[in-house]
Amino acid sequence: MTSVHTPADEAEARAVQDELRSRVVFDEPGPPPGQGLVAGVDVAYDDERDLVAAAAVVLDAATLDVVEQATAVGRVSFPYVPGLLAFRELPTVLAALDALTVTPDLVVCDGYGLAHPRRFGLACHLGVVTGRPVMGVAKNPFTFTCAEPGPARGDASALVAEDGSEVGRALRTQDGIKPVYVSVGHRISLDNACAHALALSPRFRIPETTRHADALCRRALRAAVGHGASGTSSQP
DNA sequence: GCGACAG
DNA sequence: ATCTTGTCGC
Repeated sequence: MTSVHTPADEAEARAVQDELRSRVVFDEPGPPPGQGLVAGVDVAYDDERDLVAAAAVVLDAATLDVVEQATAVGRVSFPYVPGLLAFRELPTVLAALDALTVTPDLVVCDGYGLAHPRRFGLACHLGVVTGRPVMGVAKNPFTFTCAEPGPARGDASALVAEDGSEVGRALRTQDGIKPVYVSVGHRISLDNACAHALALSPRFRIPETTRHADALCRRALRAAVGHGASGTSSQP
């Protein structure tokens, strides 16, 4: 049962990031696309009731069929601060992942990994905490810049930070559709992460993993609010 | 100093 | 993230 410490303030959160950042592994290629188990994780909030629901959905990478899924509901323990998203989302995401009976070969986050102001986005954080391969797929370029990738599915361009380093890639997953932004989290290469993102998006812009997790966490949140239940709490 | 800024 | 109808399209 893994967990994420909830900092008392932003300064402590940044200190935690600095401490964990050195443990990210970037020199492993990661699991091959199209085989094994890939999990998608996402969360939904109810600020009124201070609730957060997380979902973890495991897909068979070859068929994209759902193999298993789990949810967890907890209380929001950290405010939304750009750059510190992990502290808001991961406690409940970990609870959902812990509820799975299978261990996915790769986890896909809705957000960034290395492409982060402090080079330690939630995908890196989740990777270090679980020790498992993790990558991030975001819907916006955040603070980074990139050239417009080619128009065809599979076309990509470098996502560049202020210092000129490539921190991720803008990847077109569907012809003529706005690209997604891929970055590595832990124990996977950028090339392989892009290959996975493409394999997971045969029909829509967003990877099937994220689409399933998004739908499930919203359902879990509605159920929690509707029944006033707390589900598998991330903070007992 | 102020604003922008993954979800 | 979330607030939100009808509408366009497969």
